[in-house]
Amino acid sequence: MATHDPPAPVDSEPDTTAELPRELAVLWRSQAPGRRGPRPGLTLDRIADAAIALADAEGLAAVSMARVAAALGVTTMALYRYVSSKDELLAVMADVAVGWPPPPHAAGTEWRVALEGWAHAQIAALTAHPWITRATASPPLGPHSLAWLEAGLRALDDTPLDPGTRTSVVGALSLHMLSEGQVLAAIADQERAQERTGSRAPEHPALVDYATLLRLLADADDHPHVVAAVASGAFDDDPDEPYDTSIGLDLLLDGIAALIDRAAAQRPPQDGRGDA
Amino acid sequence: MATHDPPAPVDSEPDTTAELPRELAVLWRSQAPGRRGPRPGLTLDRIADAAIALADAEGLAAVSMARVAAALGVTTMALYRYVSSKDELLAVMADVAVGWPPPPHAAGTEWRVALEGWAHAQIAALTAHPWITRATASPPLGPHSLAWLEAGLRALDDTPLDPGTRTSVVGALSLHMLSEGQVLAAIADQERAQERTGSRAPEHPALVDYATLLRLLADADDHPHVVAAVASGAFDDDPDEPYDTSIGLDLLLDGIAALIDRAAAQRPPQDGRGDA
DNA sequence: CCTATCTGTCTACGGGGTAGACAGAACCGT
DNA sequence: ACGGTTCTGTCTACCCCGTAGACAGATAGG
Repeated sequence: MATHDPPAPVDSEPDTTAELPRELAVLWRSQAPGRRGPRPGLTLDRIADAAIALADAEGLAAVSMARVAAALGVTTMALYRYVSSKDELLAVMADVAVGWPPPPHAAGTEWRVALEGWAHAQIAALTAHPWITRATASPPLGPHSLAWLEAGLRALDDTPLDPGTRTSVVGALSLHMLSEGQVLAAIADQERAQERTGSRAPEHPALVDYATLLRLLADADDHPHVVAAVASGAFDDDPDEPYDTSIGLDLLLDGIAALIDRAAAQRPPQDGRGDA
Repeated sequence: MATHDPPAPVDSEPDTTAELPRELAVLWRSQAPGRRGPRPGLTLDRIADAAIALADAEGLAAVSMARVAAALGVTTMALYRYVSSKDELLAVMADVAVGWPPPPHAAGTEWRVALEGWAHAQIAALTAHPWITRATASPPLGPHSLAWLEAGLRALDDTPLDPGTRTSVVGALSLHMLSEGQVLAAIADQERAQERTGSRAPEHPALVDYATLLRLLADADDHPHVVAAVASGAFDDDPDEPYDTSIGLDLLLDGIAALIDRAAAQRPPQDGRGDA
């Protein structure tokens, strides 16, 4: 399921592992290798894969410790030998499912091309596993997530932005992608529900499309602008087109371009990257 | 809890109510007024208020049908006379908690001022109830949410954008605010957890700050850009400052400005608003 | 070989969402 | 005024979920 090349096996940093909080130690698969008891029958990754398959097929709500364990042919409690809580499993799932970022662009690639590619790759990952955005509440700190952060910062290499601003820019973009993912998750849920209640019966509440509902709810006195927008067809989305994700991203990129222009004007262009 | 003036009582549209799907009928409080049995002891709004209070105090996870019912002095099942499922209660909670948008700016206000005010008001609402972003998965269709949509579209009144683009812009901004709200919710959760495990003991996993963890995890070989960013202090946020929300919003607004400039160049400025 | 250690299992607990049956209150038409 | 209808709140019961704790067996170190 990994999208691209992992940066390194795992154990290249020897001293840090000792001080890692437990939850992160699991995420990074750092364990003392010499052990005593019977050999473990499972792997954290096998568990994560099973859970991911379940979430992909039936949504995150279907992921319970019992069902994941059943899919692996073990007891529910067996999972707790690998994961200390369900939240921890969700964190591992999310990190594994995002996969690795695409390989970096060649040096000298324009920032906008690089950043756009990075964003689209992230959206692709979230499209493949829409539940990711709901799986974890804490800031992403797994190996895959960290690789994405690295890739995002790298895309801004040749810009005149200072490190703090670069971080903010990548953060804002990530946040945006996260909410796009949430929309994708909502759509996936809706499709699943639609499937369950017979293929095309819109008798179920939230399955009617937005435009229809707005036409019912918005009246011209209280919501003239909404009515006008609906009338102009602004809410009628093509059922063929999966979901137009580009608008918000384009706005952000335009904003970043403006930011870069301002920074370039203030700090005259140097040839290389500025240090410290 | 309502922030500002509601647009109208409720029952100004007579015919639509009949065709509303059940879930929305509850959101819009449309019921046949002539009834037969004993007078209801509760109100949907009283239930929503109790649930909101619970969520504000202890987080969305603490909201269970049982606890909400207990807070109101009734049995769990009594709530199901007003709401057909917990999801429906969550939808009502979310809509009530966002409240009404601020009153519209005077006509002729610059779009950026109006939109920025709108956005900040929305962030304020989400700051007051950070769990809102987690409460509902479906697109917002309650009376309050619709009022926010109306207000957002109104802010773009004097721009040369066509209706479809305006809708997209408002959607992108709403989405952005939604993810900001998610960050706020994560912070709130973290603070609650911190409170629970003794005020300032960072023994708990995810409570250590991001910069410290990144310093542990990112090594210079695999993540040079992350290491550089951490070294430059880009991740050290002031513990005093609550959360700097402006960056992403500014980027979006700059992007919108660029979009408007382009539209104005293409369609020369008219004095009034263009119709149809 | 003994013993410490680790694995998977079993049992059990509290809590969650919600279906169904029921008693009583309030209103309707007569 | 009255019987029937309809709606309310309660009670009971069911199944699922996350997880603590005790236990049997496997494994490797001394």
